[in-house]
Amino acid sequence: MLLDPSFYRRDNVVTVARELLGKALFTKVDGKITAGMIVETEAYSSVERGCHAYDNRMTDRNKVMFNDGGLAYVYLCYGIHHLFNVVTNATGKADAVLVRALEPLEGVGHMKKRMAVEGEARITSGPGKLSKALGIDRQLNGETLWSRQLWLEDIGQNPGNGRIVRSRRVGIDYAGKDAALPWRFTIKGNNWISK
DNA sequence: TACGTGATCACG
DNA sequence: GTGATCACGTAA
Repeated sequence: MLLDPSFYRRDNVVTVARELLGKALFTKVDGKITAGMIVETEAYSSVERGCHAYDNRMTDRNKVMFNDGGLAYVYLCYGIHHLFNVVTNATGKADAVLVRALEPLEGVGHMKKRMAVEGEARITSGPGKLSKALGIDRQLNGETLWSRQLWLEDIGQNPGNGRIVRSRRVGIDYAGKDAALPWRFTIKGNNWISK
């Protein structure tokens, strides 16, 4: 079942990050449908230093975050990797959830071809890898999450609280003390979590 | 541990 | 205009 816009438009981005675990992310790029179940997320909010929109600083890159929830925020990191985020909250409240890892569900052959790998490679176990595997790049920046090319579904796989692990976010040492916030969520024991 | 890679951001 | 930086991934 397609996720409703109201799912994204709540004011607590940390709650949305937790509830995105077990949901499915679909793309249809170049006519190829690919999908994976979300197993790792991180919350980012304009009130803390880890966020591109900290202190409501709006730039060309991050302006999508200031829209109503339910849009994709995709940007290029380290000149190589496209990172996919879910914009949440209301207009003017620049919050987002970084999707960091998926368990493949559909179109695995297409994904492996895009990754140029064969066999049992872990093709979606990281934010840069999953974007490449699903064909996500900045052309999808600003798309709604109920569009023809990109959408999210509830597939009845929501993990209970006992299967969710909270930890600090990865790769944001620049955020000072905010780097310690326990805003990363993973599904306990899942094989597809990033390193 | 080292570094590729190029858009972005804060300078002024 | 310019230079430092970066929500990563891979090789070693």
